Amino acid sequence: MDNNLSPEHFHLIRKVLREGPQNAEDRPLKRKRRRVRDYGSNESKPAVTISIDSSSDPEPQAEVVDLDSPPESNYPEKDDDLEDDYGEEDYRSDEFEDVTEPATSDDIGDVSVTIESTSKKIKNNNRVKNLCSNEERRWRRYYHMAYLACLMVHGADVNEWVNNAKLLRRLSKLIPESLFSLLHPEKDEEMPLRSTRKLLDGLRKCMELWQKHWKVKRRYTGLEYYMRDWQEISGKPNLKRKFTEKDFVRQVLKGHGNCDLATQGFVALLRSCNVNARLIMSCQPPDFTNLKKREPTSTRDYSYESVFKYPIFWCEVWDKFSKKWITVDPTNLQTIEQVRNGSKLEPRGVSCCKRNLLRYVIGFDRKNGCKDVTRRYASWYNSKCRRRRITNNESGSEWFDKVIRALHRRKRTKIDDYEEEYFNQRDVDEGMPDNLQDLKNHPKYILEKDLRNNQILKPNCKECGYLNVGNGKQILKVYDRRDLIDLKSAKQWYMEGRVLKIGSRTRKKVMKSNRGARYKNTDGAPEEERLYSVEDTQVYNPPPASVPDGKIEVNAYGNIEVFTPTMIPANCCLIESPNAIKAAKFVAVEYARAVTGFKFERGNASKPIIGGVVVAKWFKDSVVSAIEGIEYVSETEEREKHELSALNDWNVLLMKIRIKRNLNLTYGNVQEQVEVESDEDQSSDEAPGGGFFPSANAHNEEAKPTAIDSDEAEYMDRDRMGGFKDGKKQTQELGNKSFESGGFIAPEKEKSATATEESTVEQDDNENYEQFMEELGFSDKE
DNA sequence: ATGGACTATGCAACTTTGTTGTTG
DNA sequence: ACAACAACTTTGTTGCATAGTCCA
Repeated sequence: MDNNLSPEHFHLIRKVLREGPQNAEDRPLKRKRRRVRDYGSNESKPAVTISIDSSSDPEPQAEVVDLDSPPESNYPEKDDDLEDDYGEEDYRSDEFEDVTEPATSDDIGDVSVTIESTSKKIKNNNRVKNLCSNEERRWRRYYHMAYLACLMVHGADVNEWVNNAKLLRRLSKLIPESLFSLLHPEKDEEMPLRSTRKLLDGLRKCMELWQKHWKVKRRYTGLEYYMRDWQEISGKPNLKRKFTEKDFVRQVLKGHGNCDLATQGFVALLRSCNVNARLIMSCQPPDFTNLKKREPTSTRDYSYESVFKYPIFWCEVWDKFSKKWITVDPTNLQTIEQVRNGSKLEPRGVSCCKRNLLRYVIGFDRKNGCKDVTRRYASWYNSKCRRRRITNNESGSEWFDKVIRALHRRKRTKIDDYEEEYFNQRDVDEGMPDNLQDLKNHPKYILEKDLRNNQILKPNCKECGYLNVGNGKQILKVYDRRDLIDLKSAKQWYMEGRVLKIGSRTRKKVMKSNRGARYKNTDGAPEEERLYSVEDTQVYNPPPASVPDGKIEVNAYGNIEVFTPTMIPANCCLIESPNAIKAAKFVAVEYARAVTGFKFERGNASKPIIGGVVVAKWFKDSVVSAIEGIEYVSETEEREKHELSALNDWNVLLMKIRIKRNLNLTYGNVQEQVEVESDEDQSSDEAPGGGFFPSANAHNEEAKPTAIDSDEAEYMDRDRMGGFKDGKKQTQELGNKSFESGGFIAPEKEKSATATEESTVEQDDNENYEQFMEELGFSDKE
C-alpha cells in the first residue's frame, strides 16, 4: 500500500475484491512461508473461517482457504454450532500445539507437569489467538478502501439523482408560496439572526410537510448502509435488482421507501425550491482497525431501534446569514441543529457504534461538490475518530484526498472558505484529550514519553497542559507538537543531500544499536550516534568537475553519490540509463558511476544501485548519443534475430510445399488426403515449422495461456501475427528510422509519408532475401 | 457497567558499498 | 586470463498498534 495511488493501487483493490483475503496464489514466497508458520502455531483459524463461511454465504474465501489450510482432521464435525463450540475449539487447538511438542521428547513422566504449564499458556495465548494474520490485515485495509470508495461513488450518484430535473419540477409544486418565502427570507440588516430564525422555521415546516408526504415508511430489510463486521463480509455482492434513477424518482414522488430514501427525497425537495442543500452520507465501511479474527460470541443481536437509531443520510442547508451549515435530519431523529461542539447525529453507545461508527461523513452539494465534513459531527475528531480512518497514515490520506478530488466537480467558493474556518475553529475547541490513549499519535499534542528516539522538544519550550494518570498519582506534562524537532544523524542527512554546518553541535546522543555495525566491529560494543536538526545542516555542494577534462571527484568506492538532484556537481549532469557506463567508456570521457540508492536484501549485504553516470555537462551530448547508438545497435540485433527466425520458418514451409509438389508430381494428385495429413503433421510434431509463426513459442503459449501475464500475452500475440510482415510493427515503433524488414512479402506502400526512404530500404531487403534464399539452396524461379 | 492503564504479542521499520563459483 | 553473471544468504533490534485483562 506503500507506493500509493498509482493505477496499481486501484488495480490492487480490484484484485482484492476479486480474490478475497486468503488467496495463496501469486504471492511472494516469503509471505507464504510466514503464513505457514502462522498456521503452525495457530491451527484453529482456517477451520473457523470455513465454518463461518459455509454457515452464512458461500464465498470465494472459503474455497481458497482449503488450498493451504492444514488438514481439518483435528476438528471433527465442526461445521455447525460454531457459537457453542467456539471456546472449546480454541482450547483444543491450543492443547494440540503445546502438548505435542514436549510429547515428542519421549518423556512420559513429565506429562502432568507439561499440562500444568500448558493451561497457563492457554490463558496467555488465548488473547493473542484472536489477532488475524498479517495478510488478513492488509486485505482488510484494502477492502476497507474499496468499500469506502464504492460508498462514496454511490453517494455521488444518488446526489445526481436528487438533482433530476423532472423530480425537482414535480416536487417544487409541493411547496406553498408562504413556505417558499420562509426558506428565502430577506436579509435583516439589524439582526441577521432573525433571518436565520426564519430559515429554521421554514426548514421545520418543510420537514413536517415531508413527513406527511412520505406515506409508506419501510423498515430496512438487512443492514443496508450500516457497518458490517468482518465475518459478515461476503465475497458476492447481492446484485439481484438494480435500483435506478427512474426507480428513485418514482419512489420519491410516490413517497414510498425507507428512511434513507426519505432523506434523499427531502434534499430534493429543498433543492426544488432553490435552497442550497447538501446530501450528507456517513460512510460505513468495515473497520480495518479491528484486527480480531472474529467477534466475541455475545452481544450479537441488537434491537432495531438501537442499531438504526442514528441515520446514515441526512441533510445540510447553507445559511447565508450566519455563514454556517444547518444540519437537518428529517426522518430519523427529526431534528434541526446548528452544530457547535457536538452533534446529536453522532452515534453514541456501544451497541450503536458497532453498526454506525462515525468516520467518513461526506457531503454532496447541488453543484456536484464533494466534501469531507466529518469534523462537524465528530466531537473528538482528532483524538478518537482519526485513528479509525484510513487517513491515519500518509499514504492513506493521500488516497482519500484523491478519491475526494475525483468526486468533487466544482470550483472552490466562499462557502468552502467559511466552512474551513469553522473546521479549524472546531479543531481548536476540541482541546486536549484527558487520557493517555488519545494522546498517542494526537496531531496536536504529545507527551514527553512518547517522543521518538530521534525527536526532541525545542529547548526551553513550555508544556501546554497536564494530564492526570492513575487517579492523580502522577501528573504528566503535555507539549504542543509544534515544539517538536526531528533529528537525524549526519549520515542520514547526507542521504538527503545535506551536510553539517561548520561548528554545529549535536542535539542529542543516542546509543546506536548494533544493526548498522554488523560488518565493521562485531564485538557488540554499542556505538554512540550524534543527531542533528535541519537547522544544523546545509545543502551539500559537491565540488565541480575539473574544467578542461571533466574529472569528477569520487569516493573510496570509485562512485559519486547522487541521492538528490542537488548532489550533482554544478557543472555536471546525471545520465540515467543502464547503458550509460558502457557509453561513457565508449566515448572515453571522464565519468563517475552514480549511486542513486541502496538495495537491501535478506542476506547481509546491501548493494549500491548504480543509476547511471555523472559526466561534465560538455560531455553530455556525446554520451547521450552513444547511448542512443548502443540502444539502436541492440535493437537492430534483436530485430535481425527475429528476421532470421522468421526466414527460417519460411524455409521450412517452402520445403514442405516443394516436397508436397514433388510427391504430387511423382505419385499423381492425391491432394485432399495429403493435405489432411500435412495439417496434422503441422499441428502435432512439427511445431517449429508452424508456417507463419516465428517460433514454437506460439504453441507453448497456447498450451498454458494462464501462466502468462496478460500484457506479455498481448505482446506475444502481436509477435505471432508478425510472422513475416513484422516490419509494420517496427515502423510504428521506430518512427522514421524505419526498417520495413522482416519480410518475405515486400511491404506495402501504405505509409507514404516516408515513401522514398522506405523504397530504398525495401530494395536492400529484397536483395538480402534473395541472397539468403540462395544460400539456403532455394530459388524463387524454380 | 464503563473507561482507562497496563501487558503480551506480532508486525514493520530500519539497516546504507559481498562473496564465491561458473560460464563465455 | 578476464569479465559478466548467478547463486548464495534467510539477520537482529527497536518501536508500535492492538486485543485482552484488570481495576477503579
